[in-house]
Formats: sequence, C-alpha cells, structure tokens
Amino acid sequence: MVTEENFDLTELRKRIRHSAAHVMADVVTQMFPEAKLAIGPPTQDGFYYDFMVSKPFSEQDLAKIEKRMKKVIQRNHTFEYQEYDRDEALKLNSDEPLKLEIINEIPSNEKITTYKHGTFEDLCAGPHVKSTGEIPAFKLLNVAGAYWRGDETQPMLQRIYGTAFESRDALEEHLVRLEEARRRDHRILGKELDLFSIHQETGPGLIIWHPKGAKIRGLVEEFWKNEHENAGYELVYTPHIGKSTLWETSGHLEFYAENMYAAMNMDGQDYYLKPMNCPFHITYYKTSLRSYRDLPMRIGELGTVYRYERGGVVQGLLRVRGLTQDDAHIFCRPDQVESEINGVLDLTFHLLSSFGFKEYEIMLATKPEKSVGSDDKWQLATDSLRRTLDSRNTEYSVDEGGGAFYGPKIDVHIKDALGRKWQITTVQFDFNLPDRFGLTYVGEDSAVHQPYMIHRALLGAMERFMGILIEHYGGAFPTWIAPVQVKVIPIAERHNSYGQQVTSLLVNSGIRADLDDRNERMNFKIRDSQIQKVPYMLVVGDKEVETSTLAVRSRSAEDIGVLTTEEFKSRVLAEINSRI
RNA sequence: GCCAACGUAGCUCAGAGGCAGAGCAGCUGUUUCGUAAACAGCAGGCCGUGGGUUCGAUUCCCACCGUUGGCUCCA
Repeated sequence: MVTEENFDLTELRKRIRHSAAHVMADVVTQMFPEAKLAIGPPTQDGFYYDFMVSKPFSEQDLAKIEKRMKKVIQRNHTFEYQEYDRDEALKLNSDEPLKLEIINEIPSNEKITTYKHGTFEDLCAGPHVKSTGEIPAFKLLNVAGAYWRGDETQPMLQRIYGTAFESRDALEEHLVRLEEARRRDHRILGKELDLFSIHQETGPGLIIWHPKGAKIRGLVEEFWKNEHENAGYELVYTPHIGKSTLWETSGHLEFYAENMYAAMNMDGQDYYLKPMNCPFHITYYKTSLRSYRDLPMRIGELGTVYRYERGGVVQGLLRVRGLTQDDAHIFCRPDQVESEINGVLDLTFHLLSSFGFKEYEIMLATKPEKSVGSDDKWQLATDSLRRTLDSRNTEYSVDEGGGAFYGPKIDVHIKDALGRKWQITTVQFDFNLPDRFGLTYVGEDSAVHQPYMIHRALLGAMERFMGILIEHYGGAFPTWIAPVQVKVIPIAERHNSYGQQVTSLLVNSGIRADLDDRNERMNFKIRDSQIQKVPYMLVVGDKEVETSTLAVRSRSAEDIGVLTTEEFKSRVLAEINSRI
C-alpha cells in the first residue's frame, strides 16, 4: 500500500489503475510483439488499454496476460519518470504509429514525458504509483473492439478492460457490485417477473408488455397523468403516422431522416411513422387563433414514437425503436418563461422523488456553434434557464455549446439505488419549430407575436424509465405500483374458501390481491411469492379461519404477525396512498 | 454500422460428424401440509434462417437474422 503520501482515495485508485494499464501493455507487447500501442487511461471503475493487433484477443489470452502481469507486479519494478524533447520522443516511438500521432498533437510548449518500469517505457503524463508492487489487486474483465479515438472512420483497435483497487477486499467488493448489477438486470428480471418480452419475430427494439409489466406501466402513467393535470397540463392524443408534408415543414425529413422509418405510400401520398410528437402538438396549437390570455398552454401526451436505432445499440428497454415519450410542449410568452421552467422543474422533482430518486445532477447546455434563432432569443432563454436554476439554489454544471441547434436546454440525471447515473429529464427551448410552423399569438398590444416553445420529457420514455425502475427497485416494486400487492396463501384446501373471502374483501377495497389456491404446499407458495417479490403474503390456516385473522408476512421476510383483515386492509391502503 | 462471443424444449443450460439430453416450468394423478422447492408418471425439439462440404451436418465452412459485451473517458 502507498503510505508516504496521503493520497485521496480516488487519486490513489487512478494511479493504481493507470499503472496496471502500463503493466498490461508491457505484458501484451511481450506476448504479441506486433501489437501497436494506442492509449491506456484509468476510468471511473477501472482501466483499459487499446492495442492495434491483426488478430483479436481471446478469453484465453486474457487469462495468460493476467498471469504474466502478476509476475511483473511481483518483481516490483520502479516507475521512472523521464522528460524528452520532441525529436527524442519521436525517435523513441518510431515503431509506434499511434503514439507518433499523439506526440505530434502535443502543443510545443508542453513537456513530453514517459514512465518506465522494467524494460517497458510508455509515453505518459502520469502520475503513477511508485513501483509495480504497489498494485495490490487487479482483474482483467473483457475484450472489446473500440475505434481509434472513438471515431468510426478510424481503424478498429482491440481494447482490454480491467479494474484495480487498493486492496483485495475493495476489488472483491467491486466484483460483488458488478454481480449485483447483473442480478438486477431488467432483462433478466423482466423474464423472471413476467413483465415484458422482445422477439426476433416481432422485431428488435419493440416491446411486448405482459399483463404484470403493463400493470406497472399503467400505474406509472396514471400517476403521471394525474400529476400533470394537477400542474395545469392539458392532455391530448395524436396519430402515430403523418403525411410527408408535415415532416417537411417540421424539418424532420431534412435533419432526422436517418432515424425515421421509410415512407408508406398510400393514395399517392407518403406517410411516415412519427419520430416525435411536436408537429402534432403544434398543429393542435394552430387550430385556433391564440391570444396572450391563452398562454401558457401546456400540451401533454404519452406519445408513442418510432425511431430507427442502429442494430448494435438497441438494448433491452433502455434503447428501443418504439418508445413512449412523456412528452409535453409549453407555448408561452417571453415573460412567462421563468415561471414555466420553474413549474417544469417542480414537477420533475416531484415525479422523480415519488419513485425514490432523490439525487440529481443538473446540466445547463448553451448555444452550440451551429444554431438557429436570433442571439437575443438565445440570450433571453439561456438567462432565464440560468436565473431559474440560481433562484432554486440547486447545483448545476454548464455545458458550454452543448445545447441543441434549436435552443438551450436543461438535462437532469438521476442516481439509482446502485449509484448509477441515468440521463432522463430534458427541458429544451425550441426556436426552430415556431418559426417553421409560423406560430403566433395576439398580444396585449393587438400585434402578432411568436410564442416561445418549450419541449420537455420528464421521465424520458416509458420503456426506458421502466427499465431503470426495474433495476432501481431490483424488481421489488413499492406496494403502490406492485402488480400484485397481496398474495393470499391457504395452507390446505379446506382453507380456500376463507382465503377467497379475504381476497374478495381486499380486491373490493381496491387492493391488488390474488388467491393462490393451487394444489401445492404452503412453503412452495411462499417461495413462489417471494421470487415474484409480492409485497405481502397472507397465510391462512385453521387458526386464522377460527379467529377470522391473517398471518401476515412481508417479502422482506419480516413476520408482521397476526392481524384482522380490517387491520391489514387499512395498513396496506395507507401504504399505497403514501406511495411507499 | 464496426469488433468479439453466443443462438439446442416455455426458462436455465449440458452435449457431440452417425437415434437429441438434464433441471425447472407445463399436463395427469397421489398428497392436505404452518412461513423459501412434497412424490410419481406423461408430454415437450426444423439444435436461429439459408446455402455449402460430407455417404451422413444440430455439430465443420460461408452468408444472413438475432442476442450479449464494447466502440466519450485523449499520452
């Protein structure tokens, strides 16, 4: 362990990982002399090194590399720092075309430095641990193709991922966390809990919601609708396809065509599946002459859109081709922008915290180089976003130039139960569409003005949000959205009718209760309900029938004890109402 | 799209150039049971799709489709 200097843990890990990457590159170049080096940085959870090789590495190669790395670590070579002038550096790396490329991009006023351990010297800004012996625990994880500089026009390199920690225990803990993440994978839980499926026959990225998954989604949507109506939104339904002229006006055919499904031609007219809802909401706006008194108008819809995503990126519920956005468009006057943004943020945090997401990361993205809309519009919009965020005393970071070409935006990332970050909420100004569609309202001055348009999705897309929710809760949904809230478990057949009475009573009070009257032992039924992560199990046998009670068990394996049906009912209803 | 691995029963997975296998789930019985799997029997298959090699291919080769892990982290 490094002790002389009091490194902060993240810094220490960075050094360990970066050093492990060097050791790996050392071993790889020994084993595969023709391998050319690219880069090998530490990452958030580990490290990688990219190599240019003619033949990809195999799993067996990884095991061998790992073995030899251990030997290098044992030999405890010192990491030696070295400075070079440009010519020396070029000469030193004459055999490494990718390194040469990097050296040539280093500004002339910067030093060119290397780190050397044993016979392996690598162009590197450092820093490293003192010697290879100070890499206490590491593991190689997987191989993957990666483009040189992440650019698909560049050659594909082979990347080896690994991770390293300051102690065996910390490494072990990390591997357990990876395993936990795998166990919570929404695709696995989706199957186990019978929530949804995806089929080769129906098409990749297209979800079939099974009754239980549909139940959860329906409850989330119902909650979403209620909260939106409470927040002054009006909800609409719009079609799934639209004529080509609509998408010409909106600019989608010009700018978004590669994500759109091909046209369907009927009656000599081209129709397209909608990739976005905005043109329809705008069309609604235009159905009437709008006065300044009508604004703000908040038009919302759980709108299902279809987008072509490249084969390699489609994944479970997280990246799909048919998705339902929790979409809304706000049309407002310039003087209303701030309060509207505030309202959107209030609603966002209310919704997200209802699902147990309490940690947020907020990004304000400003005007990019290529953009539409006048400078003063950008100014006003960006300022109002900034002012709104400032006035809320929320922390946020600014992504300069990261806005959409049609307006600035605020993005919200959430942290789930495993501490993983997900980008979900987006609030975007749009200077483009009001122009293209010629949106207007009549002002107090009886002159015609153009409204501001804000596009926002709070949960993002229902499919993706459900995927995140499944992993966040690990499939153990809180009672208010659990597809089955209560399982009634009679011990023997003679208890079925009492079980049925209890079930009906609960169902009649709006509780999703189910009777398990299968010809199975109680233990089997309990196990089944545990696996299905049903919040409550009610065991009924001779004692309960006799005293008109229930033996209540929760899925967290707590024995809650014996309650009357009424007691249990009010307890569960209270829990449902408080959404816990 | 690109790199790699994978695709066998509803699910999880084993197998091998020569008759296709297990566990769970399903069905039929038996059992009536007190907090995480009762017992027995039965049924279940175009071995992803198409082509090639071979006397013979689910197995070997090629293509396609699909799934999984990657493709921002700048020496």
